[in-house]
Amino acid sequence: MKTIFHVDMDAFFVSVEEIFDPSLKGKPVVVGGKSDERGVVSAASYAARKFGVHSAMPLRTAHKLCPQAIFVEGHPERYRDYSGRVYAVLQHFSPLVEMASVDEAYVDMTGTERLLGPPLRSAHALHETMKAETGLNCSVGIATSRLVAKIASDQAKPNGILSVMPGVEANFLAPLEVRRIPGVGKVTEKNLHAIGIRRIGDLASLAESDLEARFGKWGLALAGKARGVDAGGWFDREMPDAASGERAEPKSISHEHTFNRDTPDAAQIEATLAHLAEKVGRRLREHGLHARTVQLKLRYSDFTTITRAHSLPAPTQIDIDLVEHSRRLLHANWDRRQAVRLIGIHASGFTEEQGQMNLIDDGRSERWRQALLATDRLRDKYGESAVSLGSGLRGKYKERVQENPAALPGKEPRPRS
DNA sequence: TCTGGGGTCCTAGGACCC
DNA sequence: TCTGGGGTCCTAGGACCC
Repeated sequence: MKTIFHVDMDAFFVSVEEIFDPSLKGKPVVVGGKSDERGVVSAASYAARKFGVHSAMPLRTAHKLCPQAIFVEGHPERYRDYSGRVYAVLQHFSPLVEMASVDEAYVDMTGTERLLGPPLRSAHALHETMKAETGLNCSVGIATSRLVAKIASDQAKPNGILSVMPGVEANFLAPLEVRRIPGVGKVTEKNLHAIGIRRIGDLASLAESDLEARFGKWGLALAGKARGVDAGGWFDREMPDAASGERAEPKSISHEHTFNRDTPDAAQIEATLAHLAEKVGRRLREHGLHARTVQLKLRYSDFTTITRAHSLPAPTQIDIDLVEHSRRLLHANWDRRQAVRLIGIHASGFTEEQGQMNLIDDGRSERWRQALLATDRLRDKYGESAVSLGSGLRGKYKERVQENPAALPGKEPRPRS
């Protein structure tokens, strides 16, 4: 029998912002951007939630619901930093820790009783240590499986601890709404409501075969989750060993941008696309990965969204390849009668080696690769805007240079092609 | 109210191969 | 030409999570 903790930080982004600006404490705070911008709420303080503000809500809506709220930009570096501190605290309690995202983790506490006492006691110690070491509140769910521990921490919020004793899982789950099951979102919830199922207990009382008939494979998985088991599912995995378990390589890398105003301007769209492609290329090189498939994403004013993919003969990690292929996809698929709201580029189908075409093209690709690694280092040093591919963002590039001449290294280290 | 950005996983049809 | 069947790759779209 296992003992699993699910540790979930309370209003994580807001709490981190409060550390940097204590005057925010206790006030309605919205993290995500300005109140009149396009965008959605990343996190809301509990004071703001009282007005009905919640994450994923449009910023403008949040402003209408709570005009006195303080709107702040998000700071991903700060959250990564604090996520690392959270991880360090958790490792004091068990070597088996898996960060499931920036603000939540599973901790396998099986066999720690002799050292740390019974689960509830160690959970209290964890809770206190977390506050002392990071200044942040968390909630802890305790159960014999990840799935139930996760649902328990959700019920424990804010700033609480909830233990589901072995054997009572079904009783704990039965009265909860189906939406509390991880993986059940808006659509599944609606489909379940349509057949009269509102609570997890309703779901558990249905025959598995019935659910399978209605929802296929997903229905079968749901039947299990309703009983607190997740055989073969995401929650069913072993905890990675901290000593051996380095982070898994990503399966895809993407960047996208929503324009502040929808645009019909090809030059602006292309410049943005080039910029996004450079960011993708840079991250590919950071990971030492080469992508075989490039995918373009377009969203029009009416929110209709298309994706168009192309698989390359040889994998690449080079900006010009990404720029060129995504540009081709754009021109082949953009319906110019419609203004563009969002443009994005997505790389996948990773290999660790470069493709054969690159190996035999006379060293040209290798020179490009080396040059790009050099510009990556310059960007590390002088900032993202210091160096840019000639094809994109000319205007913006000049602006930045004028703003901050010190940010520009003597010469743009761009190879001629 | 007008709807971000970064991911993962799944489905489903068609091409192609044996 | 009465037309199986499995496996794999590619593409498009969508649900869901934080």
